[in-house]
Amino acid sequence: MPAITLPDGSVKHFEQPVTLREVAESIGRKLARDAVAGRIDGELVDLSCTVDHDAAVELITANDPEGLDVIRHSAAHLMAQAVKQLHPELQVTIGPTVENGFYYDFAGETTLSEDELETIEQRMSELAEADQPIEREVWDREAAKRFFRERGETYKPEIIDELPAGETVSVYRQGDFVDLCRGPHVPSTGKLKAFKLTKVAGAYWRGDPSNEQLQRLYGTAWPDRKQLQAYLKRLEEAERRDHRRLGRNLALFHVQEEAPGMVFWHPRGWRLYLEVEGYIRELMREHGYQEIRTPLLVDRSLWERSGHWAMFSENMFTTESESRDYAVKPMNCPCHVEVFKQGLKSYRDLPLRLAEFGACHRNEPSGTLHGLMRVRGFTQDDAHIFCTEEQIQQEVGAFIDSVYTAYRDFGFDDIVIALSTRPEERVGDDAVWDKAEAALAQALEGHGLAYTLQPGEGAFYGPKIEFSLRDCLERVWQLGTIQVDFSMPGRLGAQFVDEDGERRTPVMLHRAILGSLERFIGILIEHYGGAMPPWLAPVQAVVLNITDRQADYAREVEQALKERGFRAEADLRNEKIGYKIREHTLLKVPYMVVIGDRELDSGTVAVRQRDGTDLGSMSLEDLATRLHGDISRRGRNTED
RNA sequence: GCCCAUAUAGCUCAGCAGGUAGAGCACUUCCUUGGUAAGGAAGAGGUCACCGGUUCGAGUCCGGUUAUGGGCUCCA
Repeated sequence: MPAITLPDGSVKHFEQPVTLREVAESIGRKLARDAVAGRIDGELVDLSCTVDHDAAVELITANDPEGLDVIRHSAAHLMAQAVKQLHPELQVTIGPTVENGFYYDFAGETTLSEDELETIEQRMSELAEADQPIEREVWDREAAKRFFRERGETYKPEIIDELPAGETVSVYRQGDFVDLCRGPHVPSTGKLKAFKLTKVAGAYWRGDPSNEQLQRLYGTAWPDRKQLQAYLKRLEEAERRDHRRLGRNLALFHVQEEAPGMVFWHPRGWRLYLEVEGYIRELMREHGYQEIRTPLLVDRSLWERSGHWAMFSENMFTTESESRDYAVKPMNCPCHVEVFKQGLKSYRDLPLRLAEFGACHRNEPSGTLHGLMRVRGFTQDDAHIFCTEEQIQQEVGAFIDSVYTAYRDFGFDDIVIALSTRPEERVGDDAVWDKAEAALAQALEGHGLAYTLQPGEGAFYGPKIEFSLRDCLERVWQLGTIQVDFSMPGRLGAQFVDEDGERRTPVMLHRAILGSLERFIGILIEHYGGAMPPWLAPVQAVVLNITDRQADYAREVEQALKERGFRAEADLRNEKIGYKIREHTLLKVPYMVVIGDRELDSGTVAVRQRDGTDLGSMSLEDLATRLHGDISRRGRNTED
């Protein structure tokens, strides 16, 4: 006689044990139709699950986050069923859900190509159309292993073997397809109405490159067609904003075969780069950093002393001269320690903040390169703070301020923070770790910032905070970081003299706000879809004459804007005004300044924005005031 | 680095059952001097990524290399 408590607090009494489906039906027809799974006392289960005791019950539809997950998981099974029907020789392995969709990994000789996705999808649609029931069965472990082995499946028994001893072995059956799975799943394949297969990829069994390579099919699934379409639209939007495409179309940069993973910046792109760098340079100066410059090429011995050679030499570019081995620097910290070591330092010198736009090279695996986002040659907005343990918290606090200032100025308001604490393998006493972790946490809390804790994710040399931001497409990018380092100053022999005249080793804080300038600019380009706010736009205003008669005046206007410090150009070509406007609109120039006879006669300018807004005629001074306003606002929407 | 795919004019792409390459835009020249997203005409432009093989003949088929794309792994 179960009494069932629903999320709204109401209680329903039943004469006998009931399934969740029956509970749903007792509430309403629509819920009975939309429910895909449920919870009994918090545990996620199938709709077919029976309640025989007093319990809290919750019904889940595809529009709940958990329900969407169930849909995607079931879609993965549906795909596996379709693939097994088309290719019985392939073995199934695992098929979980991922952000926005799902995948399933298959093992076997037959190669699945992109062309086949449509066929598989078609088969999935037929199976969904057939509305086969999906039924859960609990099996004996050995029987389950035998069953899969007899079907020629070797991966499933392996998974069963690794299930904890107490764990029940459940399988889900839909028509001819039986898969080992914890569930829950939708009650029948007809619940799957909106899915699409998106790509084929390689993957390793258990993600380990020493294991066999599997074929992975990715798909996406949604509660209804409309949401699927919206998702596909988002993908298109992301493609439209792709920084590689925009980089070419807006003449910002290029990459070519002879320098894989390294960027050729064009005049317009370099203008943008210099603005970003200049902004950070000024911010660092305001925060008491001193900028330095250290060698790109450093003798191997320094990397051996710093420990990088032992750990990361595979990723370092090397060269040789006069019987000496050199490495192109993959990071700046050892060089900064060497600068610190020059001249005896006093506690009065601390904290000492050394900053560098450090040009680094790392020989990343070829398969990982991606436009500006993942490169081999990049520039870090790097700095190292040499300080005492007592100074950590204050320095971290000041750094947090600079991070927020910078991200907001660049137009990002949604910032995500993670604190990573001591890993298993580490250097330094626990007491020191206690102090450092507490300093980081208190700095964050002192700023009233929420953060997620990542226990064990810190570096071996110290805990760290990572700052990520969410762009206009909701994608998260990890950018800034501040890491405490108990190891390197000591390794490289950095010291200072304390109040008692004793030599002590300073703590070093590694920190970057943007990380890699290249990558950050890639993110900026995508965030703004190439339409950079005026303070960053390579060209802020372009002066367009209507006929040759106004050419001289147009040049004067261009010159006047330049003299006021704006990045202006004149386009005096013998083309119609509509044509010029189209071109510069596509180049995303913020302001188009049109000069015709009217403007020439009245000494004004006609201003149009790249979004098509016609601001009408105004004086040059009004235009300058407007530009100044835009530029001082940077990427912020409101004054704050 | 691994798996799958791709590589044709500056860009976007077509070409195909193997017979020596095509469009639009961009570019150059000429005409046009035209008020807010493409005026007209003519012209130039390609060792079809690179190396090798099959073939009488390869952009087209096969193998390799490099790069790129999507994933995987990695990311001090």
